[in-house]
Amino acid sequence: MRISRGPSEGYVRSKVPKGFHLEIARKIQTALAGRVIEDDLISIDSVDLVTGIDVAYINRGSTEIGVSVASTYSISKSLIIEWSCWIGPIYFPYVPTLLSFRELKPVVNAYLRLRTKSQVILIDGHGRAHPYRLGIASHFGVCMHIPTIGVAKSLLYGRVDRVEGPILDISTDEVIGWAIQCAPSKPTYVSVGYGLSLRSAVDLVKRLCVGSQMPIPILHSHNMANNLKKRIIGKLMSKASINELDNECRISMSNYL
DNA sequence: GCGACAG
DNA sequence: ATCTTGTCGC
Repeated sequence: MRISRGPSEGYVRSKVPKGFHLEIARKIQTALAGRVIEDDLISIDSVDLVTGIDVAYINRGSTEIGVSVASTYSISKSLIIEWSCWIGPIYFPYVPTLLSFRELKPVVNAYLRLRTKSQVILIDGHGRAHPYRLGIASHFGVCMHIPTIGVAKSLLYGRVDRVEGPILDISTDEVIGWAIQCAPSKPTYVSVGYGLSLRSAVDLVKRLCVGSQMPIPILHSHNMANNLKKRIIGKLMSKASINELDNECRISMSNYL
């Protein structure tokens, strides 16, 4: 049994940058959450191409660099058919419940560089399993109008009573996601991002988790992001050099088309 | 009162 | 998530 209530507003306020208006951010999240569709916009059985996106970070004093990768997996071919990357500066800190404000830009940029568009996007993080019902997966889905699923390794908000079972809202008992176990002793938390039912989301993620905590598309993006990161570490990070690194990564991803 | 807390 | 030494297991 595991319980999480999410961070207090006081804690969140203390972490947010000066000049950032939390009350406005909450209004945006609430408004966008109201536009989330939880029905199947596509038939889950017809899905073949699934994209997974992940972001790695490089920290050096005051400068922070984001390395994002999007990988598209073909279920019928059992292969990653394409991947893309983006490298750029990150300005917003990690604040629980506000992950979108930090990661949405790198996630979207990596996605937009894919040549072949897929039918479903898997994003590391939650979807509806969020105190304001708008985790990064839902934020991405509502903005891009593409079916998305949130896949996380730990809980941000909600209650889970069984190893495999529903993620319930602490106060309303509403089902906001589902916990599954694809890897021994390692939970995988699935929640609707946009344009899919929870049932379909869970089915698809289960199909893509081959004995690992995370599904293949996200796993591949995670590995690629870390590989790129290793090649970058050691180099300087001025404004111009960051842009150069981004151009280099664009070239390397083009070589795989 | 203290601590919880996606990546 | 990232940083980071030694340690355990295949």
